[in-house]
Amino acid sequence: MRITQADIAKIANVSQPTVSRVVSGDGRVEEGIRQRVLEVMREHNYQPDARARSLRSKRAGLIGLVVKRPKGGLSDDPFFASLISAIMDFLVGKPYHLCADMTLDAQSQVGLYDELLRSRRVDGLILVESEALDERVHRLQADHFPFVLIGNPMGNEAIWSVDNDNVLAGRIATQHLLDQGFRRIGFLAGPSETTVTRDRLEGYMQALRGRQDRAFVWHSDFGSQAAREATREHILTAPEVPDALVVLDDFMAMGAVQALRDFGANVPGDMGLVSFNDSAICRLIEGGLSSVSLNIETLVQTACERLVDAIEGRDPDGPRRTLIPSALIARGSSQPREVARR
Amino acid sequence: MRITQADIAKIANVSQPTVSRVVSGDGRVEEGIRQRVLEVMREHNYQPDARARSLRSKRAGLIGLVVKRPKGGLSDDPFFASLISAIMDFLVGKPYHLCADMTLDAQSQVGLYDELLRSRRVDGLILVESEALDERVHRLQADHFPFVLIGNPMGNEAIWSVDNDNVLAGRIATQHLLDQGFRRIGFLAGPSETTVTRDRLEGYMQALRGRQDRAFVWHSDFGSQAAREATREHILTAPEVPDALVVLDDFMAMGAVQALRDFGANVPGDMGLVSFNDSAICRLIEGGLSSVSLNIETLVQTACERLVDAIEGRDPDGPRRTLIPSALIARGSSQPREVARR
DNA sequence: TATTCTTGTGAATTCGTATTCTCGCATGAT
DNA sequence: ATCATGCGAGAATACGAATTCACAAGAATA
Repeated sequence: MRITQADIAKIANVSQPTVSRVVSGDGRVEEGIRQRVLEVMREHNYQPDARARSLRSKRAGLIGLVVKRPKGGLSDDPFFASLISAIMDFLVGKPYHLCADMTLDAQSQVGLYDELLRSRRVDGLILVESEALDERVHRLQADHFPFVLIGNPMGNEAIWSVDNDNVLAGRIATQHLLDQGFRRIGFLAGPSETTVTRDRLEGYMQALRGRQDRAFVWHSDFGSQAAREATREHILTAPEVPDALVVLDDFMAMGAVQALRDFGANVPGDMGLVSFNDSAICRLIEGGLSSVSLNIETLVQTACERLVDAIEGRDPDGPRRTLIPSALIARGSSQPREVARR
Repeated sequence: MRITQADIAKIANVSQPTVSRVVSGDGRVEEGIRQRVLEVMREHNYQPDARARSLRSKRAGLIGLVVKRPKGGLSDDPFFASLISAIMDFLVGKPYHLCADMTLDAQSQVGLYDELLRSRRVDGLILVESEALDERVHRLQADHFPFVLIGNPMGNEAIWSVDNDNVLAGRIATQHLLDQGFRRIGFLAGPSETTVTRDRLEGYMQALRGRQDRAFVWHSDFGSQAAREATREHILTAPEVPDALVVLDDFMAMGAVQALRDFGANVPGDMGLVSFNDSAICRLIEGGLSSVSLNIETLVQTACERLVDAIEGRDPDGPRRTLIPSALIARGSSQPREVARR
């Protein structure tokens, strides 16, 4: 049998609501009684029932996270791993836990939406969206559910969102290569539906403006294998081969490195490289891979704070869209050609 | 205002319990009435309240996962990422969600235990333990809480547990190197408190028996940097330098590769390598890194099935400890020396 | 026709806690 | 002396759905 507040109340000779006041800490309770109740609670190892508590108080103490499964699973997506790790980190010690779900398709997304939010299973939602926004978001807005988007709201000003400043990141990467003396900088991008690709590409374009007369852009699927093939078959055989590449992420960059190696080319002697994420693999090639570090901890922290504010009814002023700045970590792959050839 | 079963009942001219029967699907309801109720529910977009439901029915629909934070966060631990990804994958479509928490120390571990289990927030727990078991496990057993251990139960036969067969994995890796003609095989291990290290080391020892007269074992911290240093400072300067290494994981192996490269040595010409996990980075070095693939999907699936069985009161026969076999993925780093030198 | 059995339904209760309402008493102001 | 005020604590109720129980009406049996 489970020990309830009523049991504690009986033993301590007080009423159940008094026990409730002692537990929750609000409402006035005389110190003597409070102590007695606490003592009884300790003796009997009482633990409040989270279900009853949340039924009555309307707070679930859960924050939902829904991720769409990319092809091939999430296992080796370091962005996802950092994300979830940072969320858990943020929630340590706070009165919320993380409820994480994966979906396979848009259909089940909507199902989950009902299952998690409309059923009041969670108090709010962190939405991670890497492509265009869909119906869900509008339903979330219409129903006034607390949520924060991690990603690009695509001009929807009403949404609270946090994102890496991918335009800035793209500009920084490109600018860096220009500063290092590269003169024909290309961009190896991911699928063009993804907002990361679009935003970083825009940054690349901005940086090139007035510095390089034309852009060289190739698209490839994610992953080092796809990038390796794209580099081999399209970039290295192009009529004008670039002398440096901005690559969409570290894994793709490693693919490019492999393709270059296959071709007998050196990095950065024959091809400068900068990518994004600054993941652990950047240190795995000779001289290191230059990469724009994304500061996911700050991203997540900001998102979580916004969400908790929204859940608890605080609507802070300020812009609804927060962009987290990035910083370049320069390594060997973007050294000036002269230095590299020395 | 929220739509409740009572509201639906009033509109459909039935009683609230009848609505409940329609929703949960058990109990007999006349087909005509059932249809009418379903219609009204659809019209008013009714969604059951998970809190009330779980208060009454005693099922939270949540499975807890508690991970201890290793130093430096989890962000770049691919094992953890695969794990959580596989759990989410398993739970898709099942009436459970994942509630994931991270803890920093043993103190908060116990707090979480109360917070999650004794408060009935979750129905069961997946425990991931990479070192020795602690007090929590005994409390879980004493309170008869459904849980499954992912890791080594250290001889505690009463615990349901699932683990990679690390002894086998260690043996496979070592055996493979022996078969490839290496004759002085060393082992670059992680911290000796970790059970992965202990188990794989045992497999290594088993494989050597009768094939190689002595063992060469070095310990290092996790991560490629630590492994790189350990390789440079201890292995390459040892009185008897091995001709091949079994390395505890892919990242450490990459560190070893770097150290060898710094030293001017070739893989596998001067040093054969096999590691564990078969993560994406294995393809990033020239020729590829041979690695023992761990089959985390099966591991997680087995663990989840066991847990759900326990939660739902089924206690299957059979051994309580399940070991998931591994398979070697041979790549360039373990090619026979003659082949490599050709 | 009287008597069991079905089968489906609604009234009432339960789950464990939070919250609102009320009431008695003591205090201080008028 | 009287009345507004405030404080602490118990009684009652709300939260939303599941479950128990009793009891109808109708079918099946004698």
